[in-house]
Amino acid sequence: MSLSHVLLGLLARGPASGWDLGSRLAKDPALGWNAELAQIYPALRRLLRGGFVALRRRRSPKGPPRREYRITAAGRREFREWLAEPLEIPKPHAAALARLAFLERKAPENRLASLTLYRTLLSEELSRTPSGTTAARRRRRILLESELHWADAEIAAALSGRTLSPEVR
Amino acid sequence: MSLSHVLLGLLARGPASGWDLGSRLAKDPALGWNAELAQIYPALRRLLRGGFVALRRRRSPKGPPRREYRITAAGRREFREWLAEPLEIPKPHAAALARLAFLERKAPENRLASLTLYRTLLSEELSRTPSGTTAARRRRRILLESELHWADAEIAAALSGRTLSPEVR
DNA sequence: CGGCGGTATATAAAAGTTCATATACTCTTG
DNA sequence: CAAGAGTATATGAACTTTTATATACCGCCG
Repeated sequence: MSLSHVLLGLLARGPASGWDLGSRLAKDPALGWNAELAQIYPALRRLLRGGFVALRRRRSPKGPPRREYRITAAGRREFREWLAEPLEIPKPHAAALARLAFLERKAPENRLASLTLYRTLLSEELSRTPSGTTAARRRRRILLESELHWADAEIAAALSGRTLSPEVR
Repeated sequence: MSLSHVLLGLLARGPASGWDLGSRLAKDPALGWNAELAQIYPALRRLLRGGFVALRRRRSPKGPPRREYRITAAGRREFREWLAEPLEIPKPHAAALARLAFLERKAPENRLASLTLYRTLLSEELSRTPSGTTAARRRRRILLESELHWADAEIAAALSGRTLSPEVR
């Protein structure tokens, strides 16, 4: 499972609580993995049982006591092994892409509306994405920029088709 | 669940067996969803129980009798409703991206090797991806091209760092 | 004619994910 | 001081996905 390994990778930077890890995953899409807290807590337990992390309880300035996890030597080893596995082109698994695949099934005006909304989301996401200091962040930014160009091109095409048709009629 | 809806979308183009649907999903990454047969068969059963598809058994020229599914009126309705839901920026969920996020954790020579392998995969995938006739296919191609550029830039950076260091030493 | 590869379906078990819900503490604001 | 927002942990139930395994038919090659 990748979630555990991503958690180990983050913990290798320093101790953190489940909450911290959840916020980091949510905040940084360049990490390539998203997970809910309800998934992270059991994952940390498994890592603890496996001896890949160690637990220390600490009082929190806010909220209930924090459970801070630190990576162990075994954890680092496990992470390094996972990291060494070869990269593969990801197979897509996203509702938005599936909907996009059936864009042409929509009436032209809905198609345009969907594209316009998606374009807005892309540009918001892009403005939330600072120019990267790591390869993964640079990758994320470049891809968002390209996708924005693509959306603009599709919108332009949809619009020209639309302004054309009244004349054709 | 999106898998069912993608299956409905494909069935809207004409009747198909589970096997057919599986091959199409595997062949066309622009569909935005990947699934194993072991997932598709139960999904088709659920759709059948829900009355979203109808089943007809037919002899196959090869292998056991085919179970061909056709979409029903209820299925089309369900698909259209799903399609109308707003698009969202996908949250990444891919082992390769997670590994990429920790690229800088690798020794420079491993980093270069990973990038080079990934670059090869990208270029193979790109050559397998024909210029698209649909928005989703065009998107897929554009993104692969951009990612290839990114990989080249990262490789160049890694190389220059590498050729520099012997001189620095 | 025996085995291999491709077509085709299927299921069980295990693992992972999502959704809803619950608890509890602290600080700020009205 | 009550209510709400943010921090923080946790779990059960339902559902989905992955992995492994099994079956069966056909044509082709050696």
